Amino acid sequence: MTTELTPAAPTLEQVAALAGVSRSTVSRVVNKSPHVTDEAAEAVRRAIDTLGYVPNRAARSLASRKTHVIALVVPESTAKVFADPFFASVVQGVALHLSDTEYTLNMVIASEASPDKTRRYLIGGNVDGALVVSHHTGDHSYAHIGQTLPVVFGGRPLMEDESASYFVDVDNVAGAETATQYLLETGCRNLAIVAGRQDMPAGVDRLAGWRSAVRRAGLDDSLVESGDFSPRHGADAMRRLLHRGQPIDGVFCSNDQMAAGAMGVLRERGLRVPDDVSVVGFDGDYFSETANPPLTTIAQPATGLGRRMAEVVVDLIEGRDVERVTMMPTQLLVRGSTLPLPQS
Amino acid sequence: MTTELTPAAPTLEQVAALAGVSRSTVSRVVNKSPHVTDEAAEAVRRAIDTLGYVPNRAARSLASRKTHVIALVVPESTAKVFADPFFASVVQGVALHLSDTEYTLNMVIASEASPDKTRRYLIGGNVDGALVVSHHTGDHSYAHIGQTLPVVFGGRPLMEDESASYFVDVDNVAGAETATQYLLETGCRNLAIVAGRQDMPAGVDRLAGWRSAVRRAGLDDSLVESGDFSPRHGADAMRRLLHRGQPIDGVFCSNDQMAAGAMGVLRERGLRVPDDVSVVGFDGDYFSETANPPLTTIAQPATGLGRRMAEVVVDLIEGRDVERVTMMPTQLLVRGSTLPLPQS
DNA sequence: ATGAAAGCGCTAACAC
DNA sequence: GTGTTAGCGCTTTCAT
Repeated sequence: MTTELTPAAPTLEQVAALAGVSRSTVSRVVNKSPHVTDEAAEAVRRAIDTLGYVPNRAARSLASRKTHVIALVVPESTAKVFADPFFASVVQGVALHLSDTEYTLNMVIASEASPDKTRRYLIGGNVDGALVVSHHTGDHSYAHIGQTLPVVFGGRPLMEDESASYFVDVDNVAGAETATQYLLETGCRNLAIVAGRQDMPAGVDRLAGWRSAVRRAGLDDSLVESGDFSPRHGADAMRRLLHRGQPIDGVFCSNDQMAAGAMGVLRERGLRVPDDVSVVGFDGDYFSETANPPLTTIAQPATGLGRRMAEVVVDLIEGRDVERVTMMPTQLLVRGSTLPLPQS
Repeated sequence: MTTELTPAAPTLEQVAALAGVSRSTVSRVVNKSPHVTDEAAEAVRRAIDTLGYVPNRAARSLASRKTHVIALVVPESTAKVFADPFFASVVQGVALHLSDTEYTLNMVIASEASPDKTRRYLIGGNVDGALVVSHHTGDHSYAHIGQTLPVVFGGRPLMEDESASYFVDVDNVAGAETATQYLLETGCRNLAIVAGRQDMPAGVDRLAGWRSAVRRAGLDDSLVESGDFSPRHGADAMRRLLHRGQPIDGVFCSNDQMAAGAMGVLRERGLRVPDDVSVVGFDGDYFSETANPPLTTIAQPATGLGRRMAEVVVDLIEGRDVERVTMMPTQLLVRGSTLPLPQS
């Protein structure tokens, strides 16, 4: 039936008629042009109200050559782990900020099979800007569109010419160092790490931070196993770590989900957290709160990251100057998975 | 600077010129009309390829009066708990399905402060259909737009005239019964429930399912406490349950997040799961997998629900006949938080 | 400050 | 089967 459900949305022209002005004037009012007398503006506003007028986006963008649409590009593989609470919070931050602006959020799942489809869609004039969120390896396909369209990455892109792209991130190295440092301060001396994927900046940087802190303390930094950031891989990595037979009294996990998995294994083996082994995670997500015991972790401002990403694209689109890089602060959240700090 | 970054996207007209046909023919090819000779179609396709032509959505929808945009409406309060993995998976399902169609996903955060803004946006001709996802109480504001625009709800809407709206859901009553039944079969006799919000259909139905199974077994159904579906509230409810001083050997929790919280309390009190108390959750999300022990739960096909919602709106938009209600199956996932079934 | 007129890039009758 | 002709609803010079 392809029914004509919409009861003929009122047009700008009807508003103009009712207000007794020309379409141009209505357009000016709608677009907040200062060159309109108060009376005219008032009349138009009343007409808009009584008619329940809503500008037609299609017409508007066709005429203005601006879509007011911002794409949120999610690589398909990331979509599969959409359940990652950190990622979900970033999206939430983006959506929340955009809802305060006149921009609209267009979620795009980028199939890895046909990356060109997405690329063309983006540079085909269908969006004014794009946000790329992914824990994944620097998708080179999106590196170049940054020259054609404002693009902001969530997390430092893993590319040679980093300097060319805009991104917002946290200092993963510093965060991991802080976590490791805390483990050391609470008395741990046999440190291990459940590292993240080494083809992702976050994975690489957090390992580097751990390593730097461990070396600085003059300790062994060979207890390294990594996983793909999922609880299951966290558990597997922990098993491999234990299997080495070396003593371990402190583990830094590159994210909370893996920490949750690792703690499960620890408990299976009869090791108490934190009495036998202390554990610190990274992210500060739901997993860390619900864990048993609650996880000491390096919290990232997830929704803040999303918010900031949205702010940056909008600024870029509107021609404002923006810093290429925004670093957001992390925060050590001390909870039950680590020992108390010794009296000082 | 509002730079003219886009290098003049090629228009349909240019394709027509290069292919040596009229714009109509190009349009026909793009829209897969059967009334085009193979040669013409081929020529057009080549032209499209060499030019890298992408149809302009704005122009297309202005002319065709179809936006090919589907709004995913997320009430602001829900956005705050976006970290709910179940919800995230639903969104993922929607996005995944839509990416296979020519429809685009427009995420809309509906501020509860100005519901009219969202309503107007939706019925203002900016989208072809809407999906409303929320654990929340029947948002009456969206009830009526269903008459103006194809709308599909995720979860049965809590409204008087349910029959009037399209929705996809799982049978929460049956799922809860199954869970409770399983608890009974494994020998539990002192059952309690950590119920969900009673202003949401899922909360009400799951409590009803538990109650029905408990009564059928001739047992006491007074051990009821509820929470808001968050881990924290699950923990609080469990504490209140324990505080009553009555024996409890089996708890059904209305979702996995609350079950995670409840298990934490159980462990705090020195009660072993499942030896002392068995626990069953609902959802089958990440929390249930990572829990310690892994949670026996009623799994919902979260991404499937999203997928189906997307299918339904698209069918509705394109005038196909669709069932008003789609019920998806739930599945009992037996894991470590319950006792083994007795030998039969 | 306001109006008139000319499109934006595409689809949709309608003729051929 | 294909081209021609009008717009879709809005913004935007350009006059006035």
